[in-house]
Amino acid sequence: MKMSQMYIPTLKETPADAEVISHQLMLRAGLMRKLSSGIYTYLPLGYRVIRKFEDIVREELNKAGAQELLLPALQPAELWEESGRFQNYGPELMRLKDRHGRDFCLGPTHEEVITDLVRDEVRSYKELPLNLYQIQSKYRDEIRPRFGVLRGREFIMKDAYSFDIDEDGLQESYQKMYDAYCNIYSRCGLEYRPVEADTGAIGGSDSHEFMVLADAGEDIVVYCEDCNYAANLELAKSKSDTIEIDEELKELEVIDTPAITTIEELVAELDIPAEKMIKAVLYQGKDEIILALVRGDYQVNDIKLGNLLDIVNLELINDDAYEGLDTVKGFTGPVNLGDVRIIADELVMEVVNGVAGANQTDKHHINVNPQRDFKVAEVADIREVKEGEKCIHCDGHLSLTPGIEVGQVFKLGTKYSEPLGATFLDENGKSKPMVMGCYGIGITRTVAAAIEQNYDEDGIVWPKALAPFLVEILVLGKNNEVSEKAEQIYNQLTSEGIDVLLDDRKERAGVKFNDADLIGCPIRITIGGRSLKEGALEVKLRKTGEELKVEIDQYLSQIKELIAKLD
RNA sequence: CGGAGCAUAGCGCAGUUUGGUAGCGCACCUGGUUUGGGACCAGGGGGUCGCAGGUUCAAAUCCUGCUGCUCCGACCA
Repeated sequence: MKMSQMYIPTLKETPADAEVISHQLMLRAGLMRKLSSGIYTYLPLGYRVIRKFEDIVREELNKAGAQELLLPALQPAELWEESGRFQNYGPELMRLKDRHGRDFCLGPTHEEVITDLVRDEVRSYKELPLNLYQIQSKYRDEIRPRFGVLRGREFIMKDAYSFDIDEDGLQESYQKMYDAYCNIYSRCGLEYRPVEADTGAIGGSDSHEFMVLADAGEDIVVYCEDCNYAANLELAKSKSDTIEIDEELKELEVIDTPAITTIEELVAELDIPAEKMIKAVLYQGKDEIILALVRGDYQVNDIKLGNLLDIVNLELINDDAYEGLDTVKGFTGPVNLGDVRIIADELVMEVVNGVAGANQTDKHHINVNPQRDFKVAEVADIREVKEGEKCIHCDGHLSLTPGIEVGQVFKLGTKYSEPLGATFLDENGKSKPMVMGCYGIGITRTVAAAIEQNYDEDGIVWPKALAPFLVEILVLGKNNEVSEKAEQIYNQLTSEGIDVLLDDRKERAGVKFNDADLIGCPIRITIGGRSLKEGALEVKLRKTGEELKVEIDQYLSQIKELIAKLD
């Protein structure tokens, strides 16, 4: 493409309302523009990158045996009522009515639609397994869109759905997709990790998220430095050092702790380590109040707790709810709390002569001992993993690092096929629900994630696979000989099937250099009177900054060589 | 939804405290000079000051209501 004919509106200044790097650079490099909060227009250059990524996704999925189709984004509410999600999905579902007052929604995901299709069309085990996918815009009424395209309300997603005759088949389909995802992200040159993940509102049994490691990430990846264990912090497990405490059980006492409501303050005031504190947090259960206990040096992991209780959105109790309880906010503890269900973390059970709230204002208990002083309904792992703890598989150290979730794979089982009646006849003529999997990739989010991982102070540094153009040619000066030579090289490279951007604009050299750095094509070729006189081209690699002179008569082979070496 | 902030030219901002004809830089247009890392000179175009009310002789500026956007939190395939 010739830059003089392409719409690439770059910005010299950073737009004020862009916080993270990828958002800033996507605006500055002319990849996109905002229409409304969380809703973006993809400009020609940005859309090129999106299509590059989509094509990699298509190639790998087709290779894995999946087939592309396109489902409607606009969907009737009845379908969602059948699966129960018109109510359950919550306010994140974009809802609307047509002129007759019928309810519709804009698809945030397509389990219902695809299952509806397949239940009507597929009757026999002979037609299975089946794996269908689409790439389209998705809609979620995000509570807080932010970080540009990393959390948008309209965004491009690839979603795939597999249908198998049984669990073994699902396992095979799942593995194929898992492997395809690894290929996809590897090909993009991204530093990523597949991690064990929670299934959230989609439901199902097993799930993995694919995380691109980057500071802007909203998730925390827990990974082992020695083996390949990796999990989202939401459900990561650790092997904690147990603290053997060889102490006589002392008598329970109430002490004064005026206005001390945090563990840190207690530690400072009493000079007792946090490991001997019992943190007590009240949650609203289904028909009961839950008291969750963790050791003072830990946080409650409410996803783990929610999974234990089978509650998707577990919430703390309201302040009003304290009225009906035998306690006060800030001084809650497990001793004599009355009618609540106590769920304790494993480590709490090892506390000897601990400290806990006394359920009265400005009072704490000391010498609290589990089982002696309070009864626990259930003991489970409900604590949040901390940096440096031991891996449950190999005793290696666990590290925590922020990650951007760019893809997720789920084993759905029969969660949708059963309520929606997606059944088939097996070899014995028996009707069975199909066993499903679903697989998402955030297309636009991955593009942003790639930038989060590949930039410097001058702009984007595209990995080869996603670069809008592999080569950018800068034409300097208005010497005719120079422009003719540039055009000739541009034509030749293009005819070799290489994506080339020719900056033939009537701009000064500085403007072109700066725009080229900002846009971030991997290879820059500069053609100007100076080097042309020597019969050479100047070539610069965006990533390393390495500059080399290339003889004009053999530039083609050298450029090809450079391209082959890119990653 | 709770808390905070912002809204003035395409972008970045000043002006608002103390009411009196709307400005700066970049970008854009014209002419000229320049031309290898975001040029210079001269001239020029572009604004219902987010919207709606109110106060006032007079409102970007004061008051009320609304809307949009950003950030923190809750939330989130």
